[in-house]
Amino acid sequence: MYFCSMYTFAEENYLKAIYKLSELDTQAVSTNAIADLLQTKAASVTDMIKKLSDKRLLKYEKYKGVELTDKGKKIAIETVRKHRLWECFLYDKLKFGWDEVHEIAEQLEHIQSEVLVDKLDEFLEFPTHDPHGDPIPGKNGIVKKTNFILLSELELDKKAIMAGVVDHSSVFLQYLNKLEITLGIQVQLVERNEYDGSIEIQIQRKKLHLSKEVAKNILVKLK
Amino acid sequence: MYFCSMYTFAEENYLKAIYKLSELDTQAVSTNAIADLLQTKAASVTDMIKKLSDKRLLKYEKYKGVELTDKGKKIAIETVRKHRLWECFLYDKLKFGWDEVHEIAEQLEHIQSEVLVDKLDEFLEFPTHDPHGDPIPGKNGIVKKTNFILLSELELDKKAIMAGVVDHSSVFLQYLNKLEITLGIQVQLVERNEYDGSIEIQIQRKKLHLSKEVAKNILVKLK
DNA sequence: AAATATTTTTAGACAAGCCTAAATTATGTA
DNA sequence: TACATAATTTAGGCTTGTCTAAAAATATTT
Repeated sequence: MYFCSMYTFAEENYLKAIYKLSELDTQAVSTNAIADLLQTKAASVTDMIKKLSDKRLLKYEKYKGVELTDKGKKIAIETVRKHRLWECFLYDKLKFGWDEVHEIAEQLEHIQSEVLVDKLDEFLEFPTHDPHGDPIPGKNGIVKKTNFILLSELELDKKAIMAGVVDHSSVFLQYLNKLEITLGIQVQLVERNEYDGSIEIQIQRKKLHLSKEVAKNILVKLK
Repeated sequence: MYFCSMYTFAEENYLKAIYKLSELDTQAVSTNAIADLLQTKAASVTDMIKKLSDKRLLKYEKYKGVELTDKGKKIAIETVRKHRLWECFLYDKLKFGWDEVHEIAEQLEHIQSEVLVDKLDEFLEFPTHDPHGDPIPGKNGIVKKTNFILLSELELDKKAIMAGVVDHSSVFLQYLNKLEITLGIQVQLVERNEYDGSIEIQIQRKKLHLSKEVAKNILVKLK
């Protein structure tokens, strides 16, 4: 290949997975955790880890898990940036549902062209969040921390704005579709049931009852 | 893989190449021709040909070249359709130059999602030609023949519209950029030099002298 | 028609990325 | 502390897609 910095789809997917896991936990990322996330086997992970270690994209000590190097983290964040920008494109421009964009963006994120990413960013008018409320890393690699809180932890009578989801699965997103819960709408906590943690919320002109399970997977931004 | 019909990048590229070559010539496509076009070795082509033949995507007789089956042709045309739609997107929406779109579209054409292609087509308002004037195959697989003629064969004093190129190389497209020759502009043949076949044309307010070499690579549509 | 040149195929090898099964190391518990 | 369990790595194998070198078939030339 004639590209100056070319990484394979598999390499980028591993780096992205390791980055995601390392954000959840300060400890080194374990082989099994990566295998679970990528739906592959631990032995395959060990193979790939060695290759990425040889390329100085992560630090690896046998039996001790891995940590991304700056170089590895940079590639991971670039991949996340591309993924989320493509999700915006699919959602805003092509009118895909928010439950449909992930799979296609999973392919598009591997397209190699720095200019393409920049032009896409400009075309979309520099979006800051993807259709699920996740922040889009900047060109400089900086990822803004969002200070969203769980809907399940919203105080009584407080108003907030629907801002994101924890669970990104199609099933969950489609359930929210059915309830007409979309990003940007106002929610107010009307009642909390202390027994099962379920809540009553007011959105638009409707009152909705949500289980604690659902409320724990919805992120809101205080007004 | 869970997709119903999944072909690898390599398979799609081979089918596309064979389709392209079979359009140039009614004969069966030779191994070497494929190797040349794909910048690979004849031995590699033989290997892949066998696989595609096993999958009933082409008919193959040893030492006799190959011919696409209907199934193989369908996939090739779908790939061309995707390639050209993405080129339109890059050119019309992201404002890439017509000399820059091919390489990126070469990657984008392999994204798997039928609904993506349809939505892209709609978003682009059903374009009929890509930024180089090549026709975009329909969803039904029908490729409209363009009745363009070579600028080198335009009759004296006749007016025509710049409609496409034969040579798709960046070097050639950039040369046309410099001359401000773009698709859609009117051209009139002012003079033909019988000695070297070079021509004098009138475009917008300018007169331009073009070598036969250049004129033979420009396609025009009679008014 | 025979000799030569070209094209195509075969044989064997390699890297990437995955797998299973077995061995090894780490961890948790009696 | 020793044993059992869990996590990780190694060993060896598979597929895809590529390559080189050599053999075989076809085409061309004399």
